[in-house]
Parts: sequence; C-alpha cells; structure tokens
Amino acid sequence: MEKKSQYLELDNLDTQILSILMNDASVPYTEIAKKLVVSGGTIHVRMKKMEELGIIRGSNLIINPQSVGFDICAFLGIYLEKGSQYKTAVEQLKQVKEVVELHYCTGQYSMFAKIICRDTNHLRHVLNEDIQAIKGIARTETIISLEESIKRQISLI
Amino acid sequence: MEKKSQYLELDNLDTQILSILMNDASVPYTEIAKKLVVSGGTIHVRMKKMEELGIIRGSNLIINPQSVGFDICAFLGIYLEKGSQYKTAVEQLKQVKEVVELHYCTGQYSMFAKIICRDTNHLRHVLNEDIQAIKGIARTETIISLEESIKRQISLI
DNA sequence: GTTGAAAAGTGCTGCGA
DNA sequence: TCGCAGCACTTTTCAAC
Repeated sequence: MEKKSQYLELDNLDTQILSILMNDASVPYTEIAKKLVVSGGTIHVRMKKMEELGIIRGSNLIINPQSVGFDICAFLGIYLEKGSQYKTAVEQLKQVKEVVELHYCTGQYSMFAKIICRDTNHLRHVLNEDIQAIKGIARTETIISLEESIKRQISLI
Repeated sequence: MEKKSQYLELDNLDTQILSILMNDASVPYTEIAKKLVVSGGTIHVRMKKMEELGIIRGSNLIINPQSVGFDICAFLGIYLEKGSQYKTAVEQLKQVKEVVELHYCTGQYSMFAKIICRDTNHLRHVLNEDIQAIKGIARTETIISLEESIKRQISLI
C-alpha cells in the first residue's frame, strides 16, 4: 500500500526550490538554478521527483476575485443532524460551485466551509437555496469576511 | 492609460482562459488556443491585458502540506479587546509564519485565521507562545480540521 | 547525483489583413 | 482586432563525470 516515508526524501535543495515556486510558479528553472548555484538539469530532476512523490499537486493562476465580480467571502459553520451524514453532505456540497474549501473538523461545528459569492443577494441564494436544502444539514452560522489581511502559503524555511 | 471599471472588460474568451489556467497554470498558450479556437497570439494579448488590469495576481505551485510534514490545519476565531487594535494585531500576526490566512470579519469573532502546523506540539506552541502573546488579543477559539474535503478556486463559468 | 549542451517545445513580437 | 511566422527563451533529454 504505502511506498516510502513521504517527506524524509526532501533535502535543503528541494525545500528551497519549492519555496521559490510556491510564491511564483513562473520563475524559470534556469533562474532558480543560478540562485541556488546548481545546474538547470538538477532543478528539473528534483521537480520531477517531487511530482512523482505527490509532493507537488499542481499550479494555480491566482486571480483577484473582486476584479471578476466576486466581492463576498464568507465562512460557514455547518451543523449536521448526525455525524454519519458527513459523506453524503460532502458530495452535495461539491456540487455547490461557490464552496471553495470544506473541512471536517473538531469543535462546535461538524463541518466548516469557505464560500465566495458575487454579492449579498448571491450569498443569500447560495445559503437558502443550495446549502440549507442539503439533506443532513441542520443549521449553519455565517461569518462574513470584510477584509482579507493575509493570504499566503506555508513557509518551508 | 487611465483605470477603467475593472471587470466589465472581461468577455467570454477571457473568462475561459482564466478558468483553464486557474486549475493548472502550466497549460501552454498554444493548447488553450486550440481548445478555444483562436490563435496563440490572442491568448497572449488577453493574458497581458488581464495582468495589466490587476485581475491576475500571479501563480502558485501547490504542494501537499502533509507531504512536507505539516499535518495540522486549524482555524482560529480571535477575540480582540478593542476593535481599534485590529491594525497592530494584523501586523503582528503577519510575523507568525504559520498563519496562512487572516480575515477581519462580522459575527462573534473580530478576526479569523487559518493556521498550518507540523503537529499538535507545534500548534500548541504557536497558540500559546506566538498568538496569545500578541497585544490586543483577548482570547481565541480553535477549530481543528481533520480532513480537507474540498479545495478549489471559484468557478467563473 | 550532477553537469552542460543539444533537441524539442513554448512564449513573444511585428507585419499584414 | 486578429492571425501568422520567425526569433528568443525555456524545458527536456542524455551522455559523461
């Protein structure tokens, strides 16, 4: 089943490569190579290894949601009627495009979601029509983000 | 060049280009062009326009935090002593590398953070030593994510 | 594992329609 | 405004260390 311990494979060079590309995936390998004083080929080999190990999931173009008309970011604490309804609830929440993140979690909420909507009308529609209609969801609590002050990835160094 | 209304500029083609690259930033322009039945040059022009308009923020390499030893994802509801302490609290939270997201928000919490840690010891250290020590933070509530079931960007189409 | 350079593929630029 | 074609750059491969 399991192959190898997953993260003991990473040395200092791997970590530094990841750190650079996590901030900007468009930095050329040759430039990374120069900065880390190795050859471009080495960067390529390391990246291929990390892709095969599943350490690298892919790359995203990051857009500013507000500039494409999505102005509302909200967090949603979700109470389930029964914990066993988790799996079916997840499947149905996947169908709701506005849900960008979903966690199964400890604490008062059974699940915790992050939602991005165009405006307050859109949010109300998603809450009332899409999410409250899902079987197993008892009730929800909404936290609306007025400002995203920090948005970044973990620092490996 | 003056600034214009930011998102009315986007037509169907722009939206489709973004949708492809938001899922995988490494898709070549030529392939996008083939799929959308335009020339590669057109993709290039559109991308340049959207970069200049600030719609595109950049690109990220996405890694699996667990595979580099970060096993714990937690959300933190933060209560401030006074709302006016928001700005200084943000500045101090920026220094805490484990905080990957921070929102100023409505509801019971003044602020809401997402934290990624190596293990429970690491989390306890961040909570007790780093975050509770910040001036203005009265108390916090921790929600630990046991599973991230959904993780994606907004769908433009 | 790493290197350096050649081969293949991609992005960029200018001209023409 | 769009498409095509040539040039520059990047990624990929591979023999040699």
